[in-house]
Amino acid sequence: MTSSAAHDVSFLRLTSLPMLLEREIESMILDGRLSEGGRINENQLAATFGVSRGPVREALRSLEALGLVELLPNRGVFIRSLDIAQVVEMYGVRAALFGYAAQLLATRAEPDVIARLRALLDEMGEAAQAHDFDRYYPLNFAFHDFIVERAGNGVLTAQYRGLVKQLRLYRAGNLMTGNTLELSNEEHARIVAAIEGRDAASAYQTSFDHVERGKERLLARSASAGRAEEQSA
Amino acid sequence: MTSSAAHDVSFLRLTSLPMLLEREIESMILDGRLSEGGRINENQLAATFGVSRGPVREALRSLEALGLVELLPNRGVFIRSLDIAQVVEMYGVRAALFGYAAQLLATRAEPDVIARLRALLDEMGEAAQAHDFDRYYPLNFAFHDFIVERAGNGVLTAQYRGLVKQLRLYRAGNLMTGNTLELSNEEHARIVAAIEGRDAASAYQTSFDHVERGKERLLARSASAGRAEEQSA
DNA sequence: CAACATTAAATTGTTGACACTTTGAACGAG
DNA sequence: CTCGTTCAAAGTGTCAACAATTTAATGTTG
Repeated sequence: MTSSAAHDVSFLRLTSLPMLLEREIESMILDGRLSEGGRINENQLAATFGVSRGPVREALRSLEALGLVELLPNRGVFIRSLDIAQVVEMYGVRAALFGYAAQLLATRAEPDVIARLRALLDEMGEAAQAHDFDRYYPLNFAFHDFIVERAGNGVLTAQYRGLVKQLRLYRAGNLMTGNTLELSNEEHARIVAAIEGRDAASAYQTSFDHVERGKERLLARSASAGRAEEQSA
Repeated sequence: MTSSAAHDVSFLRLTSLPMLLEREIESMILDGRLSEGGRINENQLAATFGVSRGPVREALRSLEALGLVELLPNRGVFIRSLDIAQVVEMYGVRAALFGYAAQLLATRAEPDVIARLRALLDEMGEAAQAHDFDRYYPLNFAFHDFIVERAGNGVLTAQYRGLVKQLRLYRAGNLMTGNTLELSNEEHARIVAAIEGRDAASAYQTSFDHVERGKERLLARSASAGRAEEQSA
């Protein structure tokens, strides 16, 4: 064998067919490329990838544990569909995790972190003023993810991202209307201020509240949508 | 579409061979019945259960996603081994989740919940005074799990329990020494008081701190153990 | 005898076949 | 026409065999 010594590098295969399939199927689900009624057909899936069903089934088991699909014995695999109650619960947990991330970050708050947060804040501000949701959305995502990532807790990052991933299953439009963008970014500003001020308690609270308010907005929209549905029925 | 109706009976098979194997292998891992160097042999496992390797592999994929085993392509499956740094991260996330649970519970705080918490508190008090760790431990577990369960957020409960399950991989003795039990139970008392007083903020803080203090104790023990190891080397 | 190449054994990876269950369409009785 | 039964088609569940890779054991050379 070739080099090793210092850092036993592991040129070893880093991926495998089931892992590859898992990633691919996951993106098919999240991109909505697969939701023909929510059912996933093993044969068909295996055929499109040109592999046998074994590795596909293994990938689906992983996706089940990640909360992206549901496995009903003898019935098949279904893309998990979230009802509003579950989404609300997820938002709560996400609020707690995000709050904790901000709290941790506040105890460090290195200059480059602050700078990056301020930059994102400014960009979001511009997008918000322009009511440009398509520009705001990825910045908003980056802002949250950056705080979590830089909190420096890998377990936290994994849990948070897993939750956000599951949340993507809930397609009801994340559309914020009009000045909601500006309100949202004001909350961001408070978060950054708390982190910059090394105020851990405030960082937690403002961040927690920020996600909770997102939940409220979602609930409000869901309620009115529910009423509309009832009327049309 | 997913069910609704009053009770969509589902006499449908609720379990499957891979799910069964998953549960069984999981308990084998957590009970330490399987750790011959951390390696898991598919053939051997399949033979002991009298099944083929297919279902076993599927079960192992699930366990990987749950964070109980590691899958190295072409190398095999290994029982996940946690280093102290990972455990510390997990404690942090657990603190955040547990704090959130207490916070939620404080906003409800129904009489039967308070009664149950007080009962557990008393029992733990007795066990603590008697320095009876074997009696204290399951009560302590029940106390925490009860708070999480009754917080009424299923996603939170699942995440919390998943984390606690992973934490069991870290065998370094959860032995609390001497009066640590009494100190721990004083913290429990503060938590119950906050919940009973419907003080959500205090419930969060006391609960978060309680788990964090557990982390500190762990770290302290780990540090001294590290020194001992160094000396003996 | 230490380090390297070679080869055999063990283990994982993938497949195609077959058994079992569910689904739904055709059929027949009331 | 509705309800229940029967039967074929489709899909999932499991297996055993084979391919590919890793691991170890053996032999070889400087």
